[in-house]
Amino acid sequence: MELEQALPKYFGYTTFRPGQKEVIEAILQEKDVIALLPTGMGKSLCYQLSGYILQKPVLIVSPLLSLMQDQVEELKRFGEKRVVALNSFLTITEKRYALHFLEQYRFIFTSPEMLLQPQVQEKLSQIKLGLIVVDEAHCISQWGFDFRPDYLRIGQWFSQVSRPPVLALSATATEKVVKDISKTLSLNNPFEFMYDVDRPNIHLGRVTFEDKADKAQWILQHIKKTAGPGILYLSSRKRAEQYCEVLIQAGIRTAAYHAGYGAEDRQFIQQQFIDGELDWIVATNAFGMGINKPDIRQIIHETMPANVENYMQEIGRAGRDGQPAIAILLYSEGDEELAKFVVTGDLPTSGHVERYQELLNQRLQPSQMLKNGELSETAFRVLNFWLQQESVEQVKARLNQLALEKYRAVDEMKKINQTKDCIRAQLVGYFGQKLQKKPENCCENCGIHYDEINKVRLEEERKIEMIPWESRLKQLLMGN
DNA sequence: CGTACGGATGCTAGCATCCGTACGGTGCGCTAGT
Repeated sequence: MELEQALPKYFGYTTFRPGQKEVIEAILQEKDVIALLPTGMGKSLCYQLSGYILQKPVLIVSPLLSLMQDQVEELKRFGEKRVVALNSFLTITEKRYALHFLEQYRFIFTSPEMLLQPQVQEKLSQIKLGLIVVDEAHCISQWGFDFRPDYLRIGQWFSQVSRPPVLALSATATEKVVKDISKTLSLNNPFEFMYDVDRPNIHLGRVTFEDKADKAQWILQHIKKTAGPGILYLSSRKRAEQYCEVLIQAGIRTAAYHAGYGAEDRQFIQQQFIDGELDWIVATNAFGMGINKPDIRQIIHETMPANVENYMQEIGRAGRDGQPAIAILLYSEGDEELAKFVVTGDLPTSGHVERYQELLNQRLQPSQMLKNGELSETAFRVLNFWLQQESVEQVKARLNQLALEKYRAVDEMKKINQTKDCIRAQLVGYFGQKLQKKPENCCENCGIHYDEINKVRLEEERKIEMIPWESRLKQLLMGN
């Protein structure tokens, strides 16, 4: 079937968005594909349409349970019932059922961890998949090496089995991350589609403080007098909670969000924000992946993220509706030190590597290092992964190298923040692209008119004024 | 690695300095114990 006929048949659209056609054509020619498309540009259509044309199950590896649930719901809303999220939300019975009938699903979502379970692997070896999708594929590079090693194991599995084409999807990846993806997934000369990383409607602000203490004042004043919805990113859970409290006292509808809260609370807060019941989310980097709220107007970073990729991901959540939005990066001297500590703080040390191996040599359980608090859960798993395949010396060298790379990444972030040239050009350059066109409201160094944002806010307020009285009354009665 | 904060000390009554301590992100799946 021709692609142009398939699109209206399955989705009702008449034209493709940039990249979709190229990506799907490559998949249908059984090529591996790495596609960098901005969120909201119809990434999921690439594998959905391919699945329908191929008439075979599509396996989607997703980093977050909540993301899987969202996508499953979306497909079901769309009328597709042959969808399953194979993850720990399922009871034993449900899981057994899903596995037994796995080939009858059209779209199978799962996590790297679940994918590697022997029973899942065994079932997958018996069925014929049409396509494997690795969603948010930058996670391989960002998390695989020191946080979720199972991201590297799926690559090892790919290289051992005969498999259908693999489609790796991401919104932001540097040349190095693309290389990491291609290498760890053992992709075979992949077709690469790169969309512009620049987001011209997001103005790039920067404010530098001599005195750290002035930051808090600035943030409070700024949020009071400008428009939400917005996300304020902090680099610690505690500070997120503190800022949240201050903003609530100032009468701003705010909630804090970090990984210390339970899944239900997090779900609830996220939903309130999406529904417009909260204006600001004060969060660690736990917040954001999979958030599809079109009208986020501001992203403020109280301290710089640990790398430029994270920065791009985080500011990229603003202005998905195409309306003006602003990202402001605050800086005071020494901010990079906290970032450096945080990204390397949980890496196993040389001492840990030696002790782990020593316990193995003595035929003792290395997990005792977990129980006595010597190692964190994460560090333990990372050590376990690397020592399975490399010598003590190699692992030590690898971990040192990893720490150095992480330091370098922080320095790159600082460099872009401190540049005297166009911040946007630097940012785009970091992703190996050249800035095509400077928007009118570009960045701090080119000059920004901050009041653009307030214009949007005024229009929003006017819209609220125009809600007819019946629905206002209903809102009041419903307690909204 | 750097900062914030509390308490003790030091030299002369309230304030400066010093020292020790605590704190710092991201998620999956599974299990034991409430």
